[in-house]
Amino acid sequence: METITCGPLLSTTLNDSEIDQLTQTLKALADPVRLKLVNLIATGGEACACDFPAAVNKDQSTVSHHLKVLTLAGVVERQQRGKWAWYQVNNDLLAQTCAVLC
Amino acid sequence: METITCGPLLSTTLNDSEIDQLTQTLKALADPVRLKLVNLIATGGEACACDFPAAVNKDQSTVSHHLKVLTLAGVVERQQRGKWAWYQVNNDLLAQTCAVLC
DNA sequence: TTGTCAGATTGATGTTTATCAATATGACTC
DNA sequence: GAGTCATATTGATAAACATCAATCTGACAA
Repeated sequence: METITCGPLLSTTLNDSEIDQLTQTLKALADPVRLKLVNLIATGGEACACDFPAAVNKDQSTVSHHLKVLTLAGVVERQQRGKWAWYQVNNDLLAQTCAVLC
Repeated sequence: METITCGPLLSTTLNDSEIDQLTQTLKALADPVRLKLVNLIATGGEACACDFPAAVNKDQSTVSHHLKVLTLAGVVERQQRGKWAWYQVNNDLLAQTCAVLC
C-alpha cells in the first residue's frame, strides 16, 4: 500500500489565517460566471472587459461586479489601456492555491 | 520567454457542464468551517463526526449541515460504524479538481 | 421493547450574494 | 470645455446560505 503525497490541506493542520486565505480564493472562484470569465481571460492570455457581457450573457454591471470580486481576491489583474480595461489571470495565485489543495 | 503549461481552466475553453461541475466542487470547499473539517479529516486519514463540533466550535446541527454539503459534492465520504459516523476525504476528487485548475 | 446516545432533519432568522436598472466616473475626441 | 463611450458604483430585490434550537431517526445496550 502506498500513501499519496499531498499538499498542506491534506497533510498538515492549517491555522486560521491559512484557512481564511484559502477560503477567500476559493469563494472568488466558486461561481459559474466568474469561472467563465477566468477561463475566457486565461485562454486568450488576456481579454478586454468590453467583450465580457456578451460572452457570459450578463449585464455590464453584473460583469463589473464579478470582476471586482476576482480582482479583490487577486485572481485577476486589471490594466487600463486608454478607454478599455484589460484583464489577465494571476497564474501564481492559482498555482499556489493548487499547491495547498493537493 | 516561456509559457507555463497549465490545466484546462487556463488553457482550453470549458463547456457549461465542466464549469458547473467545477463550480459545485469549489462551492463546497469555499467555506472556512468546511475547509477545517476537510483538513481535520484528511490529516487524520479519517475522523469521527463526534469530534467535529468541538473542533470547529459550531453547533452539532451546523456541523451536520456542512458535512452534508461536502458529502453531496463528493468531497468526503461517510461511513457508519455502529453508533458513530466516520468520514474520509475523497482524494481523487481533489486531485482531479487541482488538475483542472492548474 | 425501552432507554440512551449520535447524528440527521426541520424550522426560523439574519447575513451574504447575484442580478439588473440607473447613475456616476473617468478617458479619449472634437 | 462639450460630447461620447467604457466601465465602475449605487440602490433595490430576490435567492442562497450559515447558524442555532428543537425534533426526529436509527443504532446499540439492557
